[in-house]
Amino acid sequence: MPNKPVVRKRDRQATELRILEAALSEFLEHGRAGARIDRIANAAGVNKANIYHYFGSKDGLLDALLTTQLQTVRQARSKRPKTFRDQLAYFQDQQYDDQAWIRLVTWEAVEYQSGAEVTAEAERTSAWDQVIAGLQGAMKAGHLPKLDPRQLQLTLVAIVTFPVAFPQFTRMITGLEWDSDEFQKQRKRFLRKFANLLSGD
Amino acid sequence: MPNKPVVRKRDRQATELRILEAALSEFLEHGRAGARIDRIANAAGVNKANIYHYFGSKDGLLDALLTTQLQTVRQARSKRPKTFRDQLAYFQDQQYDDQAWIRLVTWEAVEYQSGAEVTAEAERTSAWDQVIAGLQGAMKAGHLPKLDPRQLQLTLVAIVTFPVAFPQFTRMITGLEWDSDEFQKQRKRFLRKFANLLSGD
DNA sequence: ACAATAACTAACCAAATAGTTAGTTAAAGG
DNA sequence: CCTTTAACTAACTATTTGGTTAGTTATTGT
Repeated sequence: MPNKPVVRKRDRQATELRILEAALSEFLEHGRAGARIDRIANAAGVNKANIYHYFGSKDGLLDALLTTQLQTVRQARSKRPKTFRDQLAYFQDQQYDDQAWIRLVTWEAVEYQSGAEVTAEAERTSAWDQVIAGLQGAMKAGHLPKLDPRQLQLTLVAIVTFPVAFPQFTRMITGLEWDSDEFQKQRKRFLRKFANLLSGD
Repeated sequence: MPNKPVVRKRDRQATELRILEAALSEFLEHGRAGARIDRIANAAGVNKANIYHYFGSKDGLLDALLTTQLQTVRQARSKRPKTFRDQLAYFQDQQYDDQAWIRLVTWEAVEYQSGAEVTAEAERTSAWDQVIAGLQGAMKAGHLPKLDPRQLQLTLVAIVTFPVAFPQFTRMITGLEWDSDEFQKQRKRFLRKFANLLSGD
């Protein structure tokens, strides 16, 4: 039997939100090319034309999605610890909340034509600049060996992001799924030692 | 005017090769969902039905492509230096040749359903096991601090792969394109220092 | 109450796309 | 030669898909 359509109050904000939620899991799973507007409309319980009414096009929807997700991530990041030593461990814990974002930027890496700017690149760049300034401070204060701070930051992001972004490598190299308790435990221990080595401890 | 079809000798091997070459750049650029068989056929100068004749389906073609690429990579890797100290630098140099493979595994990371085995996972896993055994040897010989060798290997791969796999992060964090001479120079310097720090030098 | 606005919908369309079919023709073996 | 094999092709199909249209109905401001 056909499922009865849910009767709902007309409310643009609420509808947009439902669309964005559905779009998140669709784009997360299938990427830009693989995502299907019909599926999103169904999952959100919304007529497809409504999606075009609000977001204009598939790309428009993806763009809106990335923008809102970026805001979410930005908020979460505002609680980032200031000292270097805590950062690796913190990021490792944060991973789980970040998995959606990590997947989105992986799609971004692979679907944007090479060299093209990504969504909100300017803002994101200046956010990184701030983080790097923090690192530089720690170096001057002697809490950290003197290395090119940008290269170091790129390396830190690589270390925490990679196991989530490339789950197949995590599995092939460690024999564990990245989201298993065992892997998380091992990874945290390792990163603690690793950070100590770097700080020359 | 319509371009004249190239007259060619009938030769299955050569044709398959042309198809695989075209498929490589198509899948590299668009991934599984975004790749178009028609485009591949055109680029290879081959009738589409031929592709189905040889490879059965789009997925069959992708699978054949991954298998041959894996062989290529395996050959290149056989020249990997044995000592840890040279490995980071070596991989960094190797990057350029590896960029196709890195992009393919990025697509793999994002297009395979979570937890599903990837192409040739068993063989790839045992290849990693060998690399890890090498690391363990270096640790026992005291050339390297004692860390979980699998976690360390995952970290090393992360460090060299990430800047290529996520060019937008490389750009936002360092201000440089990953394939620029300037970035490569900076990265090599950084990695040398970084490796020294780890080796407790 | 009533007009204006816009949230919402069913049905539709043109283009694109993976895959097929029915055959043609070059090569290889005897 | 001549028969068999298989490399190769043009044309076709069924389906999927992003996007549109023409209209209906709930809501809101006056």
